[in-house]
Amino acid sequence: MSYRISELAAKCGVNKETIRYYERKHLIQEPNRTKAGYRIYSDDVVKRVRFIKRMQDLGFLLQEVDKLLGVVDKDDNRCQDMFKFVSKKEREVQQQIQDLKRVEQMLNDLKERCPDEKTLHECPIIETLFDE
Amino acid sequence: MSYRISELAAKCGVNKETIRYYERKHLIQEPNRTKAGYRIYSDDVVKRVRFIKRMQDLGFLLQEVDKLLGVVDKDDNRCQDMFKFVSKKEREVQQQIQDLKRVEQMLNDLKERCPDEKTLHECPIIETLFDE
DNA sequence: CTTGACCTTTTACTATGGTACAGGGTTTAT
DNA sequence: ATAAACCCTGTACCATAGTAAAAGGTCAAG
Repeated sequence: MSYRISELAAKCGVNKETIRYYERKHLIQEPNRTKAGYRIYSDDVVKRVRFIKRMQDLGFLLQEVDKLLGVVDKDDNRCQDMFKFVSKKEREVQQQIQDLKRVEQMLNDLKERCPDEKTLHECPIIETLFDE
Repeated sequence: MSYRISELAAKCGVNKETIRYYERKHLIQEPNRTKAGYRIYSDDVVKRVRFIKRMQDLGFLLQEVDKLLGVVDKDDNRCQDMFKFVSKKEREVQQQIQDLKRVEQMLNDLKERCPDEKTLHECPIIETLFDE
């Protein structure tokens, strides 16, 4: 099957401007064109764009997704130092998880301080955080 | 003690442009000025800016930090729906923790696939993610 | 054969969170 | 008294990740 840009965008749940944006950023290759210059895409590109979105939703920057796509594209350049890249990202993710657990605890405490389940005008937790 | 903008910035570990940026965004009040128009700050503002940075580092947007500061400022408007706000943020944080745990697992698997602890040219994990 | 829906490029704009610079004024130290 | 170091405002710029609009080309249906 082959698709025009709007069909591709719809199949991937993104805006068609986003497709062109990914092309500009070299996350997807320049597609073939019809005689009139219309972009045409294959199912491979559907998979690729969905992968980009999925990785991005999981907290990867587009430049990081690009690095991962190096494996898919079997590109020597982007595969360079993959172990280092993955290790660094892993440490960041572990730190983030720790931070978020603290935040979760804080938010839970905060909720319990809301007397009427609506507003909250003073809170020793925020005040403690505020006063160091 | 009172501080000029550079001293405040240094005490809080931020750029002085960041202080002016926070002022523009109403995260800190317009400060008093010297006769010459220089901003002067109290220790309260040191605490406030440090709080902003700390919350931000934990993953809060400045607009979310502003909401939390409503409690510190005892501001009826920003304290409105605090329970709802905190609950929503808590759910987001819980979801993020789940996502990040998946990513951590993925990255760990990925590392183990790097044959020489340097590069990685093919990987069933990425391929599985890529193929849905 | 015209209308509407689609496509093209280029450029500008959005939000978030800053940073930098230009062109001034002030304060401090020598 | 003059230079360095600081301050001011305003504007422009950076990255990230898009979104929108302008001005035009293409294509299918009625």
